[in-house]
Amino acid sequence: MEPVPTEQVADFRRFNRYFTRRIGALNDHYLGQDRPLGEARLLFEIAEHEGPDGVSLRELRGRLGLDAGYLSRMTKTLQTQGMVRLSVHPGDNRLRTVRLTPAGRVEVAEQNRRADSLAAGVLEGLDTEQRSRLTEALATARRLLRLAAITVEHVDGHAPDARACLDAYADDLDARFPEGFDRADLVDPEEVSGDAGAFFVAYEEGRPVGCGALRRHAAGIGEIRHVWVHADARRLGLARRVLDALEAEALRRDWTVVRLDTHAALTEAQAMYRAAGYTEIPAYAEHVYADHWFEKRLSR
Amino acid sequence: MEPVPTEQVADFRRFNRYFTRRIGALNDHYLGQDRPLGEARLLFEIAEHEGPDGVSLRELRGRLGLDAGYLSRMTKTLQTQGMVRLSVHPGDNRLRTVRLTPAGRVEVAEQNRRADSLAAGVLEGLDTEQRSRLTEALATARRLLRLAAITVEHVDGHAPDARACLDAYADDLDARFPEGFDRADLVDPEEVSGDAGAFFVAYEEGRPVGCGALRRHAAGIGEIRHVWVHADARRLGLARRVLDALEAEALRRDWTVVRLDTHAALTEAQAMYRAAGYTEIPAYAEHVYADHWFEKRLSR
DNA sequence: ATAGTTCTTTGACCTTAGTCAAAGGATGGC
DNA sequence: GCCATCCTTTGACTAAGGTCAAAGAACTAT
Repeated sequence: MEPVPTEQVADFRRFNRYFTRRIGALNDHYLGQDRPLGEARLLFEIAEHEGPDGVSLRELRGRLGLDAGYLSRMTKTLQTQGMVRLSVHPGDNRLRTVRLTPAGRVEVAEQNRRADSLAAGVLEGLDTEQRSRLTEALATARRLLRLAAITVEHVDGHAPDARACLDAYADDLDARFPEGFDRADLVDPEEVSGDAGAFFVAYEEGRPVGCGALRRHAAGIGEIRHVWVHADARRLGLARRVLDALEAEALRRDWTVVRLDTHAALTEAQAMYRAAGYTEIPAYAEHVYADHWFEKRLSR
Repeated sequence: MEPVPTEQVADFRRFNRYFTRRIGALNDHYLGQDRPLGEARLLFEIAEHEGPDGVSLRELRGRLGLDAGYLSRMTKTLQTQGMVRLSVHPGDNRLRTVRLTPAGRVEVAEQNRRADSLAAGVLEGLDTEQRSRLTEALATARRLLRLAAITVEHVDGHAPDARACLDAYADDLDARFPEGFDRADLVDPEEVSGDAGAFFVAYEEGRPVGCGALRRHAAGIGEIRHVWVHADARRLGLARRVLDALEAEALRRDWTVVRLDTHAALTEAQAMYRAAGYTEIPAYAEHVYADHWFEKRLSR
């Protein structure tokens, strides 16, 4: 991997410093007005992640990276203040789940209102056009920072994460294809494990957010299948990253050509393949969901 | 002032949250590895701001917003660790100045190295083109955030900040004009105070970073002079903001036309005036440094 | 059924961060 | 020379943030 130019590192650090000093400090200050920062953050995290059954202490502990004892005490003080209610987890009596009380919800709403007005206070200094340029620049930056944090990893075709991605992929296709999608069309774990092929999962902060499969098609030819990106992670350029990983893997195996097919409904995917250097070819196989076939010759 | 759309507020907060969680946390973590965060920040601030005589505790106290006692104790621990040396301020025996020892410099360099490699680690996830898009987006965002934080304030023509700006302005022009610049050409404080005119200073975090003057030229006509922006605050769109303030002030006085002249060397200024709706007119007065004359009709 | 693991609670403890007030030396204005 | 002010140091104190280990209840694998 080529080293990052020091100029870009310096620019990035310059922004980090400016932003954390201006906005980070401001954030902590508003959060810490009524209660300790830790408690405020905890309350906020509960509000953010509670489901119908609340949220388990275990999950909170993982998300916030807190000590079990510390968390236990903090939730207790929130409980005595009437902000949250603790109960045992329905499925597992070792776990406790915590959920907001109406009073807690009021407090979180108040916190949000304050954070909104602080953010608005910052933006007020700009006119409409400048504000939309800022919004756009921040959106671009966030997309790229997210992409930078995503890793694409080689996993076994049987891995639970791999199957979970394929499940989500099948659900997506079932919703998009007019004729629906039959899970029987998914690759078998064996086809994408060991010598037969490979499976890649993209992780963002530990969560699988995309995948792609490669399987042997003929001598020196690989087939790419099931390139998928979670709805929350689209428009980041992640599919391209997955594709790169698949192509690199094909080359590693001396498969110098890769092929793939795609459904007529997936127009963005087709555009992406073309942009990635794939050219359309005649059908190389019968396949129920295939309308277009592509091929790319790989080189090191 | 029109309210900020809630969508933009939400976008802004989304970025804030993502960024502080990803980068802010990372920052604090690396800083706090060898020593308490407060001490690390102090050491960093000393390194950043020490001049040939070091930096006074008073200045550090102001910059970091620390309690005097707290700061005193922290510098003492840094001293016993051999990171800094304390001495009395040469000009004022009440003040102490602190400066880094060679060991302190080594530690700061080490901190910087770590911060650099963390930043590089983030950027490594992107290719060259994506990195430069990120750098550009962050630069844009920083410029706009800085602009949003700058306020343009009406001050008396005699105010020290006003005169300080004009001094800096004169130095700039002296360097830029082939023929140099004579301070006698600056407006007198009386010309830009009270009924005769007005003076505006732009402040960024309490520091004057720009100015502009308005003085009565003829009945219903104002003249704008000395629009200046500090070198550190250029390319933010600040001159335009100063100009807006001056025009609003002219309108408040029912001066419906404003004029100004400018030197041939100041090409960016001329472009800015044209973009702001000024049109070039014949010379309206003899003036030693003037090569171009502009006018704008104001309306509410 | 048992052994090992997971999760939470509790007690004990520590560092960091920060505040407040008193005191003393130094300075500036008059 | 005097007084108010400025700056730093010191002592006393507090809250927040966090760690560690023991213990007990509940679950899982075998």
